[in-house]
Amino acid sequence: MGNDGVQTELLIKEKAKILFFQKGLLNATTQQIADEAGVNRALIHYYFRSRDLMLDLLLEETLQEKKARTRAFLVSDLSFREKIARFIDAVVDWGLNYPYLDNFIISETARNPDKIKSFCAKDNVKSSDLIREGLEAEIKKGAIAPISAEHFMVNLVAMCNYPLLAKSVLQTIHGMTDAAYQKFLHERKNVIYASIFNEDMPKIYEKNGN
Amino acid sequence: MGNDGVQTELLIKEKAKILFFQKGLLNATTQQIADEAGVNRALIHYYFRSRDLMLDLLLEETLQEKKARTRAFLVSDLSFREKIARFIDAVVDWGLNYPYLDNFIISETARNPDKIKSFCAKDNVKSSDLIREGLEAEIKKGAIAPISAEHFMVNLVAMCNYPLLAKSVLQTIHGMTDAAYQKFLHERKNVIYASIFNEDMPKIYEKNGN
DNA sequence: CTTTGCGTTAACAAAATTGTTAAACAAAAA
DNA sequence: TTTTTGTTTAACAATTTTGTTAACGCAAAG
Repeated sequence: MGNDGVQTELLIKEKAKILFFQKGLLNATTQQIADEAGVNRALIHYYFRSRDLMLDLLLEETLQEKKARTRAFLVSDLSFREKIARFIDAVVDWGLNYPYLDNFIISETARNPDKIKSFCAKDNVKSSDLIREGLEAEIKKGAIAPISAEHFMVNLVAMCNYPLLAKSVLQTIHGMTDAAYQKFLHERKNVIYASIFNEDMPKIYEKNGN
Repeated sequence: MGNDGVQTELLIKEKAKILFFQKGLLNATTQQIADEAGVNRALIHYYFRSRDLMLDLLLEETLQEKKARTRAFLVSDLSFREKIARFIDAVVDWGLNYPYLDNFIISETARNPDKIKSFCAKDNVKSSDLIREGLEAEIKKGAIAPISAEHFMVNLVAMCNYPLLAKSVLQTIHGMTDAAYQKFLHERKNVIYASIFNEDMPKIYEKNGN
């Protein structure tokens, strides 16, 4: 047989993810993807049938991986504060690789609201349910001001994700170099943790700090 | 003369803004815009020359309006807490109308990084500079834990904007109806204020609460 | 060596989208 | 009424993009 098909398929997916989720090119054409991967455009149809099907697959895979890397900490048997610390760490680190993933999902969802529903249908456990117990304990202790689990999670995810999403905008507004923005994002891990618990994040989790 | 050209131009802009910033259809075609406005597609070229030029104009106008409605409070001579309260109120209210504006800017910026620079070049005063003094006073009082003005602003904007951006996703995850999500967003005004100052937002600003 | 089958490619076809233009139209001005 | 001017429309042209197909290549199996 000719070449190894599996490798080519992986290559195309890899490069497509870079275009969509890393570079934020929401409307990357099949030609652009093929160029990025250095293969003939027809191969995209050979392996994925159509551009849309490839997008579905990429989203499916990538969301699965993100969930495994981030949400996993919330279902662990770590202490509440450790859960949150590791979650922040993981979400920011993940976002440094694929800053535009959320942006992509949001746009796709606007275009086709039903698509996101099928993705969400798979995990019917809301992340807010995973931290409710621990959160309420902290509230009872007086360590955190009263807040619902839903609002708490939205605050948390918002503070982690927004600066990743809006990277290019914030970077321009604040006149930061790429390096400065990277540093800013790593600082944020501690800032977010501190804004919740009013104390510094355990040093262990600042592994990528600059 | 035929019809009133100014009115038609306004109509097209209005409907285009709805498609782009309200419905989140980032790639709305000139045909879709024309349909939405109930006019012939050629009129879009008659009034705006090209799709791209229309986009630039829409962004320019809309960002200008948003700035006037939100950032204005930060430059006022209100007290720090009042500034923040009104800012939160204005940003969330604005976002209820145009939830996808940020999403749109982010995508456009990824496609053409220089475009956003020209927009930002106009107001060279960073919003973080506008609140630094007041923030530092609160920190000195011990009312807010130490945090840089940049991180404080990013946290604030993130908590306000992210749930608007991610509306369709969060709504699906949490299984909320449109009405429930609206209520959730209005609740957030107080939640955000409380998470910063550890006290309820003055009732005055919860004008649209449910 | 020949055959078989997957992987790859170039060329083609079809659809969607943008931009242009000349003609039609409607109302005010002459 | 006729002219003029700005607006609107349908038809056309050009470009972009997706999807298909038939031929080619190459390595393993027979």
